[in-house]
Amino acid sequence: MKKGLVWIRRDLRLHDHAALSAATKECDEVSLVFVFDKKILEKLEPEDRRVSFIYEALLEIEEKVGVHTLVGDPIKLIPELFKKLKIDHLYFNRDYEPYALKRDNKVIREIGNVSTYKDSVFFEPHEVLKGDGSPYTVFTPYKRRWLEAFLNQGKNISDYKVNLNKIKKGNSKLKLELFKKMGFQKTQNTLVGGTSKGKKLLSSFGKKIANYDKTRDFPAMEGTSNLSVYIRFGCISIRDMIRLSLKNKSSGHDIWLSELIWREFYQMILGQFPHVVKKEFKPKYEGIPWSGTTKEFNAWKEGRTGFPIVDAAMRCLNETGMMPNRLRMVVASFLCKTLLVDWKKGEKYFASKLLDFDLAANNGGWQWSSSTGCDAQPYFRIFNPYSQSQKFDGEGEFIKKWCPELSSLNSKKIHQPDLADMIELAEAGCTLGKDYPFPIVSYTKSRQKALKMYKKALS
DNA sequence: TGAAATGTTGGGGCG
DNA sequence: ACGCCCCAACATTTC
Repeated sequence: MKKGLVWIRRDLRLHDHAALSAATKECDEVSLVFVFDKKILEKLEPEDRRVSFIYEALLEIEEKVGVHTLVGDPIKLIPELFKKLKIDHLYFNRDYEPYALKRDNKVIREIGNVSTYKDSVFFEPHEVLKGDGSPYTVFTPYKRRWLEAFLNQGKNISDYKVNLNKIKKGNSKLKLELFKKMGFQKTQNTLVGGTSKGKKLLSSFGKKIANYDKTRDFPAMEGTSNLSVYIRFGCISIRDMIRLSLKNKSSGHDIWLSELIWREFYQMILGQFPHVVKKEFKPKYEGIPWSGTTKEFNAWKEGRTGFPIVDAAMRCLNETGMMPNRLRMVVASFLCKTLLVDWKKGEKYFASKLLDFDLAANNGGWQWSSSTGCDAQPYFRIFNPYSQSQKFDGEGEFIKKWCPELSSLNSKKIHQPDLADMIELAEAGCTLGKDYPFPIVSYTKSRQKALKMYKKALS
């Protein structure tokens, strides 16, 4: 009798799962294990929402099968469990983050009988390369090649079927005590973990995906899918997502697929250029003398910069753990190029707050915003928070939702309350400096400063 | 997946 | 009718 162990990590689901599929095919009996990694937990706040999201996803798995849920160092715990359960073979899906690669290699060396699988991406970092075998550093040609490779294999998307009958049942040991053991608190999130919620969102997004290209940039339209956190933790598979993009033909479907390719692009960049984790992708951008102050950084974090669209977006992030992509670009550009704060600080803050935080995507996005990345926008491309606000939240609906103190201002002045005269402000019941802050910097002056700073650093 | 500055064009008002 | 000016709208370049 062959016994298999499947180590679940960022693939918290029981369907279309490469490692699980292989294990249930090859083995007579399969056990599941998930490890809350102490090294990762140590860096989190005790009320981190993602721990709750994972817990909820595990609960749902436990309704169907057993899963050994452990807390500690996986490099020790996985081999221990392997021995204890007298397992013959370990299965898991590959992860391309530097920390994960190191960890996984140690486990592989320790155990020996291990098979790993491609599961979290459609093409792995080494699979989409330039003609000469080197990696792409610009998105557009990468995407062209990605699509070409995709179409060459006939849009054929495998579905890794899992035989649930082979998986050992559990006795629902997973309890809230787990949080105590870890020193964490259960949180109530707007997005609840698990495959069933993920699939629900996937199908409701299916109804509006045709308009995705026209609505996604307008936060009040809620045109985005909110699926990022479900794909991040693998409650749904990347193949689930790609299948949706192929279900019909429209520019919405195309742009959606394109966003999935962005995801793989940054996974590839991280895999091929792991230095991006610590440093600027482009070395010549390393010495920028960021002059933003802690005070300004804190105002950004807390959503009290006096720039309504920025503050609304940051309050949304703090409250929900999510932020629409357009606004991620706006607040990132604002931090680097208006407040002149090091992008790495913003990256770190996003990492601590975003439910869907993914090292590759987050790092790629911040490097892009700060112009230090691959596929760099030139440094002089600076977002104007006022025009972005007018363009994408014209009526100020999103601002009103998160900055209610501004909700009585008209749709002209809500983007820049300091332009309103005393009478307008009095009528709106909003005193600047009291109910809502004055802008902490002047956009125009900051822009000039940023241009000078970048220019000097590059010369 | 920008924005501002600068340049060009063309229509309308007006002497 | 014509030239001139103004300026909006659009195009190009510059940061």
